[in-house]
Amino acid sequence: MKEKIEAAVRGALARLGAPDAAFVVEYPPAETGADYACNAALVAGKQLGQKPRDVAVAMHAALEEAHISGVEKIEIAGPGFLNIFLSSESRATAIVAAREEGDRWGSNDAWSGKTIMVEYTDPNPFKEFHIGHLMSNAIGESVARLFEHSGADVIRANYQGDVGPHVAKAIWGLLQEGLAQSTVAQISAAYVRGAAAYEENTDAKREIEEINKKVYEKSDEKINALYAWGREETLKHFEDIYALLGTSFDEYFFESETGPRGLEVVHAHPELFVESDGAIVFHGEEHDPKLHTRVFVNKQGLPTYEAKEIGLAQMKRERCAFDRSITVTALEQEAYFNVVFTALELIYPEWKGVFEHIHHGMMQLQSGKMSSRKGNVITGESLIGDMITAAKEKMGERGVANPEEVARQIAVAAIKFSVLKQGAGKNIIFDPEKSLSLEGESGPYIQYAHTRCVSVLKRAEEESVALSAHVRGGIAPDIERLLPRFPEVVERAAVQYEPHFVAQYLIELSSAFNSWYAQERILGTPDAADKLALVSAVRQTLKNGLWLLGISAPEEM
RNA sequence: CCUCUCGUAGUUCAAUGGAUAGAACGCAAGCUUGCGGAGCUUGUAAUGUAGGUUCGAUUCCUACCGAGAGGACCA
Repeated sequence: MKEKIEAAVRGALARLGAPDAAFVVEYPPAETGADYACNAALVAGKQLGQKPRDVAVAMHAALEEAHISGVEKIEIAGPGFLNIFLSSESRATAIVAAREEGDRWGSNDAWSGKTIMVEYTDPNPFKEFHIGHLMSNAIGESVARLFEHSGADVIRANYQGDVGPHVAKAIWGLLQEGLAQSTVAQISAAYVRGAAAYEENTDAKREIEEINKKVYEKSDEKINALYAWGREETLKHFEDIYALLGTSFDEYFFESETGPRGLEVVHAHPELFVESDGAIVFHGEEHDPKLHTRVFVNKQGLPTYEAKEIGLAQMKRERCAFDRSITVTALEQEAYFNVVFTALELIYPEWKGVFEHIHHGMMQLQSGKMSSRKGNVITGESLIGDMITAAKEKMGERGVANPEEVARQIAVAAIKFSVLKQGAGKNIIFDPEKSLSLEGESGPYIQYAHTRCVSVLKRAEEESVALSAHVRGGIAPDIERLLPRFPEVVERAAVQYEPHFVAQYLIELSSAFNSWYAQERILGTPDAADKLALVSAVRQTLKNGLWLLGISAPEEM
């Protein structure tokens, strides 16, 4: 529809003598009641040296004459906007489409034929799964689904740091305590102790560096055993969390594998990676003044995160065929990725543009920054646990069929939505108190609207009230205007890697539905069949939209 | 000191260079003879400062003020 209008506007502009005016077809303010708006007259007015309002009048006449099918009328508004109103029949096509296309409703072909690897979550064994990982998971999973709904084949990848100083610190802590078999919580506590000792105590620092080297070399049996056990234990724990969140990865990569690969590549390119103060570095600023020097191999000859990333890129390429690889991590790593990807493209010029990085903001507490040393880190599982408790309390004794499962779905919805409703890349101020609230602009609000739809439709079925097959529009204009936008919103979100466009849309749709629902009786009215068709379309749109956010749509809650 | 990101109601977020800057939370006042009140209706209140570009700036440019992140052996 949007394309059709754009084509007609282009035609009208050509006739008026401004064929290359850069206009847009957009959504007008809700109060106008229009479906689309176009600013062409304002843009062309400048080129033609005429008043925008006069150009609008001329365009209006030209467009009326062109007879765009599905358009009922066009109005001139404000400084010269053309407000375009669709006919009721045209709006109703979305109602039919939502029902016919079912779970495919809203899909598009923006990434058709492409294979995209999305790497996200990326927690580190021996450390806690904290809420930053929840952010990465929520965004990564949603982006992956947006790609899938846009025709791409998606490979979900997870890159876990199973070697490096953090592991050595945890093992040092475990050795101090003599803990051979401990819980996941004790392992991460051991990491915190090790991290503190590393800072404060030079002997401990030396010991930890020794352990780090031994882990890489696998030269000490006692450490090997402790390492193998701790690694497996934490990875198992992570799998439980992935299941809870609804993520299932296709490929796993580990730093213990990428490290050696990265070392090889770095050593094979002495023209890029040079010795400096005992380490091997890459002088980023020599290639771009915005970049800086980073260490790829440290004094001990061990690969750093940088060299590992090069190894990771190589392994991804070997294992999978893809057109694009997108890594979702925190904002603080942006400068690091810029340097590493520059080095990567110098080594493999043919990979230019293949590797991309999306950064999400930092999760901050109202009281300040979270830090494991300060002990004010909120772990992913404790947050999920608290949310589940809150959800159960809210559910009360409603007699929901599977309360445990539904409470989990509500909890995950609340957490993911709070991350996805705002633009990626912005920091999130996390208020533990407020986040437990399930009211207002939230995931559960949308789920609730969905359950209402399901509930009405169920009731209709019991009473044998059929849905209209041939839908008449004009029942609920506010809702009918929103429905046709869904595919366009999805495509925009998929192209820009911005799940929040979908989230904002769902809020708008749920809100329009709730308003209508509150003042309109559905069953037992003359046009119940048409209303039910509309409800069914809303239900499908909410369900698909929630799916795109990685959130499930329970039938009751 | 340098680089990047960001400053919108009391708070947390929206707004492809466009129309009267839109929500939620909070606060105030209402809504059950109805298919789910996790809801609905009404009210309250905002673009850091100073310039510039533009028919039009929250959006683009410059300076300043303020916040966050990064800047060599962590990830």
